Amino acid sequence: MITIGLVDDNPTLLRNISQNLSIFDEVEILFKANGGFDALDKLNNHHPDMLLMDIEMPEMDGIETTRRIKELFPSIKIMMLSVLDREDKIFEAIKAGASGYLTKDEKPSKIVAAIEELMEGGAPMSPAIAMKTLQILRNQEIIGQKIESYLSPESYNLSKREIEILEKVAAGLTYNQIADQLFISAKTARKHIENIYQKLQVHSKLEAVAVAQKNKWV
Amino acid sequence: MITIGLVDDNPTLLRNISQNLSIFDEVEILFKANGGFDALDKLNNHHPDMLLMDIEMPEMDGIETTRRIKELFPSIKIMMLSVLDREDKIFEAIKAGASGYLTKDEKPSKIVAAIEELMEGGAPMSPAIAMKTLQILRNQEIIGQKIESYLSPESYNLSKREIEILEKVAAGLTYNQIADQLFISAKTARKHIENIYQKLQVHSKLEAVAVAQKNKWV
DNA sequence: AAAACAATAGGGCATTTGACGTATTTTACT
DNA sequence: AGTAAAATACGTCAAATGCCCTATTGTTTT
Repeated sequence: MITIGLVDDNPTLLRNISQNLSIFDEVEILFKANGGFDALDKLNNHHPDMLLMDIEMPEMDGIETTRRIKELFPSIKIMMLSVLDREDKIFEAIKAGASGYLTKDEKPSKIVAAIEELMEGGAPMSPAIAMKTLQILRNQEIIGQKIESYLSPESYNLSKREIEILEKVAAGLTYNQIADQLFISAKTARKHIENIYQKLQVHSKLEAVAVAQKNKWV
Repeated sequence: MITIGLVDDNPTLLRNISQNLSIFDEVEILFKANGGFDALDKLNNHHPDMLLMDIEMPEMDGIETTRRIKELFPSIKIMMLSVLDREDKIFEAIKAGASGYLTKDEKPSKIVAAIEELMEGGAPMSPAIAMKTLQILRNQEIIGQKIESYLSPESYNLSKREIEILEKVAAGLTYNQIADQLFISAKTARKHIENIYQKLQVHSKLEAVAVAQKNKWV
């Protein structure tokens, strides 16, 4: 028997989900919370195995609620429910500590199956969500690439100060702004940048920054 | 009816899976390939909707096979099968273009369900695999910062041409070089860039490129 | 001690860039 | 058919940039 807490700002949906799940004896609903603050409050007296959490909530949304709950009760698993499937929300939810992510239109039997999968250490996701997750991963080719292929600033014989200057350049600062921030004269800043160009074999700020970025110095 | 190609180096497992799936009429096995090279060969004559691909294969492994097949036939969906669930393999598989990832001990009915989910645009994964995927994502916090703020060039009201120009700027080209490449006058290129600055609320090439990069337009 | 390098600072000059105009032609949409 | 938006082009000016040069001071290496 898996004990569950429901968190949603919409009383109607709350009752709805509750009813849908009540016919399954694999799960028991411990409490229904009206929004994030109520959830945090209810968790002082109840200790469910997991939570079904709506993402879109006023005041404190599901992501923030998840973050706080995970901090206080790390062992409670959280499954996000959402009508939307915005990419950034998915990622945010994962970062906040959610272990599952379903769209609200899933059939009750599916939801129960997902609940069980989650309690067994899985990460149930609606098909569309799972795909989005993969897409996010696929876009992060950086991770998969070899760090070996990156060159260190030292391999270009850049001095400490020059690296510092280059960072400012990459931040989009002008000579004068760099000079101000590093307490040197604009002429000196320019000189440094000239030397950097020499070492990197480039001829403009843009190209210098491009080299820095390619090698992941910034 | 979903048509399938099986790719495995082990003839016994090949027959096994084939038999397990044959009792379902949702799927039809078009061919069985003995390893990656055989799969590439068979794809010249058969065109299945998707492939079930073993990861661990001698000569050419499932990842490399997937990469090559995806290059030649991007529309064919590929589900990886593996006895292992090594994190790096998962990521490699995703990067290579796999859309699903199952462990071999799944029940035939689960496999068929996964096949259907995959053809409907989902990304079926065994629970443990899904969890690993989330973990990988969760570890890439760098990405997190960027993902939350993705905006489309259109949301800045950038026109097609302006996006094109911005790409050239990001490539480090000067006004004159951009003008040459796009067969317009340098004056026009400058005007476009001026307009881009307005729309992006920036005041230099460097800043403009920074915005473009933050939003992953380049 | 000498040599090499890093960091600092400046002079001068040609080019590029950014910001402000105006104006014509094409394209798109109603 | 008429209007709005986009793409095209030009002019001007001040500021920023890229590139040449020299020079002083301190640190490190040989």
